[in-house]
Amino acid sequence: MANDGTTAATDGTATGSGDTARSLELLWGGGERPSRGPKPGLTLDRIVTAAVAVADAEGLSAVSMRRLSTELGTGTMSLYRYVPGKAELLDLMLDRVLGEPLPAPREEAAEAAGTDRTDATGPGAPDWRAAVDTMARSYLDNLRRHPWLLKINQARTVLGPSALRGLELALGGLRGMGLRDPELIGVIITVNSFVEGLARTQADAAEAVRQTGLSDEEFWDRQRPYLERAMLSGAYPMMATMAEDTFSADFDHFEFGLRRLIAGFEALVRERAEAGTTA
Amino acid sequence: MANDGTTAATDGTATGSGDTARSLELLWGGGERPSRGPKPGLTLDRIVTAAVAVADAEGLSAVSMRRLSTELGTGTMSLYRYVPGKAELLDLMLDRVLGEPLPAPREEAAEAAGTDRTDATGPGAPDWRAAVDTMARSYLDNLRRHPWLLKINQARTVLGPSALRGLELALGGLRGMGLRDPELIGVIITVNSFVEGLARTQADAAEAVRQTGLSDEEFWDRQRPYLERAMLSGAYPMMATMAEDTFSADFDHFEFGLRRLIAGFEALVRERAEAGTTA
DNA sequence: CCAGAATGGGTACGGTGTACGCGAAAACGA
DNA sequence: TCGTTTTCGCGTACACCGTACCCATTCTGG
Repeated sequence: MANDGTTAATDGTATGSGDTARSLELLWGGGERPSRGPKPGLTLDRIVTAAVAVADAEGLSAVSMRRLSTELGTGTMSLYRYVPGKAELLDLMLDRVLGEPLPAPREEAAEAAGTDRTDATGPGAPDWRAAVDTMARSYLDNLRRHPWLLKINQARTVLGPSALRGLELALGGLRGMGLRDPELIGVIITVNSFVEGLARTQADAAEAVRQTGLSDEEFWDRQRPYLERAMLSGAYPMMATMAEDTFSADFDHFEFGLRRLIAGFEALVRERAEAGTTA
Repeated sequence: MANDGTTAATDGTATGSGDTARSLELLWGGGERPSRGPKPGLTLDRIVTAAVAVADAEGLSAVSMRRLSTELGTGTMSLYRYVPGKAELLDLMLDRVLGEPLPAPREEAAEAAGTDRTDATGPGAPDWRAAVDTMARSYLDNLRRHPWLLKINQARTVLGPSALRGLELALGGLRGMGLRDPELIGVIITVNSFVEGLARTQADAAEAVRQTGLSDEEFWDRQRPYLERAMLSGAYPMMATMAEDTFSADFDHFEFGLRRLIAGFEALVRERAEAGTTA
């Protein structure tokens, strides 16, 4: 069994209030190079790129300042000429990855959502169901490509350039729903939360397999005696009578949940449309 | 700005395959005390309790073996007589917190979900909408009480005693939906993923506030000039025309998403019921 | 009574982020 | 042209972390 510890940085006054301004400058690239002094031998870009590469290949735990410095062939402390601290570097990694080009949207999603169309924009407009579907799929793809995203505090980069672009894109696809602005944000938050939670579960499982060296089957086998004893104890009557295929990997929980979410939005959109025609 | 680093443990062969058995024993409390040797001065229970207390009060980053040992008045290495490593301690913390008593269910949730009832079990049965509502609320409560839960790898404790009990409880409330077993699991996973993702966003925001020392307003103020410049750039036309109250805190995204989810389930349940009567 | 087992815990090692300070490099003012 | 000033690279040092190893102490079964 393996549960990765998470250890914070200095945690005290190190990441004070003064860093916010610097971090924003880094995010938006506002810094002009000063004319005095020697030319810098590194770029912020190179550092962030290296960090993302290491994280992708070996996980976020492999991303340390010392590791990055050897990767870049410099001294460790040189990195601090470009980044105030590791926390800010993580922010930059996040924005970098959020800015990656999205895969092409899939169009068959619209009809898979089922039932009749009651859009505010008429039949010719781009379908919001496809937009929701694409949004969920591309976010899940991103999280699968970069599982370490799930371990990074996303609170403060919501307003970075890449995140803004993503939000803009998402809102564009949702226009046809005919909902109020805060509700549109609600749609996005709901879908993203769902995808994130699901991806986390999957990433945790993958990490556990990697760290313990046990495959899923081996782990279940190891677990089985305890489970069987628990079932026989009578304390779990509901679970004891579950069908064999209940926990089968054939069932796609992402697909299931996404369909339910879209159906839930559909209900609201129709409700609004009906209220609109009667009023 | 502050992004907490996450640093892994030894990460190599330390958490090998042999620990799984030991961890399961600890989870299910199978160990008999050997009669030889001195009596242990500590309990696994006391260690876990102390760890949870520290995590609740100061965050998971404050939970270190040294800190726990001083908290318990023992030597640091003594802890390793009770727990194979920190990873397993985290597993135990997880199961401990999952086993906490749930708050009383709220009953008004059933009608808030709206529309007509088409249950397979008739009108007298406990309503699954209330069950879903309660499930989501109690999980969110738990995550708010113990935000560090979001940083712990949940993959391997899914089958601990407390988690099993929770699953059993959830399944009981969902019986009336008339869905297949894998679909019931799908409902649970979908709701939990949504809640977890949402809680994570909130917890991240809270942690960012705590670590930077800036309030939300201060942070937004600091951010504003960059945002305004971005809006004026014309690169974000959709966002630029958003209503003032779009990002207001008055809008409850949890409530919104949960209603949508329940409505989505409702659609499936009705669909099945109709297919059942025509067949 | 004492051999054998189990507990408590000190020391030490290799990892982490980063504060501090110094030498070298580059451009500006005189 | 020559200080002067600013910036860059980065070596050293410190406080933390998890935990391997080892030994003295404490207890019990034979």
